[in-house]
Amino acid sequence: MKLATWNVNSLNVRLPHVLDWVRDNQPDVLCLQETKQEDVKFPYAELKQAGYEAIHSGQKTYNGVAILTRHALADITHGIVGFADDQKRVISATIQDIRVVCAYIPNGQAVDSEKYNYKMRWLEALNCWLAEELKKYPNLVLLGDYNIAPEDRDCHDPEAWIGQVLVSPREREAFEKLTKLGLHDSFRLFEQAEGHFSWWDYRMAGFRRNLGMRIDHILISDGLKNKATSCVIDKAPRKLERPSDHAPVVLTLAN
DNA sequence: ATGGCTTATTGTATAAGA
Repeated sequence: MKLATWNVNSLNVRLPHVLDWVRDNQPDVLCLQETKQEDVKFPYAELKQAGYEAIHSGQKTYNGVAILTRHALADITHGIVGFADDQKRVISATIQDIRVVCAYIPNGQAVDSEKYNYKMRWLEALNCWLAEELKKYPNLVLLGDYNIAPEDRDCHDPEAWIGQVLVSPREREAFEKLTKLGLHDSFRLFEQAEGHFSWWDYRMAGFRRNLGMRIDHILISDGLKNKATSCVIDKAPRKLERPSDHAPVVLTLAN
């Protein structure tokens, strides 16, 4: 079972990259963030042609999340239960025996800004909701753009980033609180070195110079931890013409 | 040097992302 997450920064622009990537990688599940389109514009037909069923929760211009899968989808839910939110940032479904939660966590813009406060409230609501979900679904995976680099080794220049969003202590505490629910950062079950990133700024030749951050993650519950055989970041799509600024993260589970 | 790039908007400059 191969599950992946990818912030595509506009599915309208990136659909050709997504179609090429699923053809070449054949994931069982692919979660997308920042589709930036309304549901009526979502390319269900093109994805079906490629062998993927899809569910989408989108809006114009901002946000938007989708789950693509080669298998059947059941028990679809939108958003965080119990948290009123106009922004389309969460979609979930059960695929085979796994509860898949696709999330686009707010960026936060600047520490202590209104958007940062929204991010912190949002993370608290996510935590409370997932604590309940884990009781119902012991096999749960939370994939998405977390907009948090959990540790200094996930940031290309920790000194320069002190005091900024993505690395602030409160954000990192919120991430750690998710892990304390029994959700494990699958990438760190394997790779321990610094310098592995999932996002690089379009500016300053960020990708070429590897000035990145590891902010896209796949957290897996205790029930799935022992089944994980690999988790890697696929930098190949970031090298394409007109790429997303994020790269896909790919988890493989033993059957 | 707080910019640099990319996306969307009934645009022609602005907001947002990270």
